[in-house]
Amino acid sequence: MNILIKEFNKIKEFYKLGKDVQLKDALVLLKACKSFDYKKGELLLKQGTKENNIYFITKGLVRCFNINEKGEEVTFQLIKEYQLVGNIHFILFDEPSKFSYEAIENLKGYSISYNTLQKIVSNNPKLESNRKLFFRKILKQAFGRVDSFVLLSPEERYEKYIKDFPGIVNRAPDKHIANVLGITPVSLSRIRKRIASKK
Amino acid sequence: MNILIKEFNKIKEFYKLGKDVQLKDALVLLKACKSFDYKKGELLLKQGTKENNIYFITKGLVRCFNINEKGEEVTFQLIKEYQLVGNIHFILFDEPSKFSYEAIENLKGYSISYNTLQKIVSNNPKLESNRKLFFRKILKQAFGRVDSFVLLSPEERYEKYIKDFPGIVNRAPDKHIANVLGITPVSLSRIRKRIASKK
DNA sequence: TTCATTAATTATCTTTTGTTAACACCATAG
DNA sequence: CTATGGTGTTAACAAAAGATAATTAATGAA
Repeated sequence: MNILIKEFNKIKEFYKLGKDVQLKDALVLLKACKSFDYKKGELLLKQGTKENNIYFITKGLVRCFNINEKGEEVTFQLIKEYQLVGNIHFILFDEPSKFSYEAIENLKGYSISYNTLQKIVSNNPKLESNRKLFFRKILKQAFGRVDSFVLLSPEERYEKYIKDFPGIVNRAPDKHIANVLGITPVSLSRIRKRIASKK
Repeated sequence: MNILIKEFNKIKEFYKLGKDVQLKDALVLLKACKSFDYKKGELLLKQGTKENNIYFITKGLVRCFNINEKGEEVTFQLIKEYQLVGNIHFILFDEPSKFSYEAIENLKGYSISYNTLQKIVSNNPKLESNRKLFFRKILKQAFGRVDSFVLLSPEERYEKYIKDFPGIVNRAPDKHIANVLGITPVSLSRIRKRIASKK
C-alpha cells in the first residue's frame, strides 16, 4: 500500500495531474491492475497485432521499434519509468501496431487491459477529466520531436535529447539512440567526437 | 444554411466523426462562429501571444512558422481546407505560441474563441464525445511526421509528403515545403531533379 | 508593359552523412 | 581462461546536404 502511494505521487507529478485527483480515485484504477515482470529481451507488444494491454513502467527501459520492408529494426522511441506503453495505433486509430515493444532492461510495473481501463475511467468523472492530461503529454512529446527535426541539426538534436531525457543515453545502446534521432550509429559516434573536441 | 450543411458533411468526413453527431448538434456550434476573411499575407495568430481564437479554414492555405534566434522564419506546417488553426501551445500547454500563422492564400472560414467552444462542447455530450476525434487527428499527423523523419530519407519524405498532401506542393513556395521536410530549398530543388531523372 | 522583387535553379565548394569494413572492447557462455 | 557475439569507434570512400553566390524564372505593382 505504501508503495502504491509513492507510485501515485510520482504519476501525479509526471503527468501534471490536477490536484482534484485523489488517491482514492487512483486506487480504484490501481486495484484493477496486475503487476508484471519482464526479463530483458522479452516482448510486451508485437508489431502487426491488435493487443490492447496498457503497461505502466515503474522500473526498467522499453524499446519501441519497427521492422521495415528490408527486415531492419528501427528504434522509434525509448520509454522509461513512469511512462505508459500501449498499442497506440490500435487504441487511437484502430489499426494494427506499427511497432513492437521490447524490454531492454528487466522491467517491473502494472498492466491493465485498455477495455477495463476505459470502463473504470468513464465511470469516474475525476479520472475522466484527467484523461486528457495523458493525451497532452503524448501530444507535447510528439510536437517537440517534430520541432526538433524541423528546427535543429542532428548535432543539436542529440544535445536536446540528452537534456530532455537525461540518463537514457547511458542505458540504451547507441544504435537505438541513433535511430531515435534519425541518424546512423556511425554518424552518432562522430557527432559525439565532434562535441567532445569542442570542449 | 445549405452552405453550412455542405461544410458540416465535409467536416464529418475529414475528422471521421461518429454517425451519432447530427447536424443539429453541429449547428449549435456553427451558429456561435463568425465567418472571417483574410487577405494573403495577413497574420491569424502571432508567435509569443496567448491568443485563443480557433479558425476553421474553408478556403485558402495557412502557413505556420517560427522565427528563430537568428531571425529566420522556419515554416513548420501548411494547413489547408477543412483543418483547424489554433494556438496549440496555449490551448494544450498553457504556453505562449511558438508559431505565427499567416495566410498565404486569401482565406475564408469560421472562427470562434476557444472559451466559447469549450462551453458549448462541454454542454453537449455528443460534441464532447467527439472532441477526442479531433485530438486523434492531430496526434495521428504528429506521429506520422515523426515516423517519416525516423524511418525515411529526405527524398522519401518528399515523396510521402506529395502523396499525403496532394496539391499543397503547387500552392506553397518551395522554401516553405523544404522547411516542413526539414531540408533546405536548394536541397529540395536537387531532390526534385534527382527524382525527375529517374523517370 | 516594364521594372523591381521574390523565388527557383544551377554551380561551386565545404561539411556532413551514409555505407561498408576493419578493429578494438566488453560481456558472457562454455 | 578462451571463444563468441554484440557493440562502439575509426577509416575510407561515395553520396547527399548545407552555404553562398550567380543566373534564370516568375510574380506583382506601378
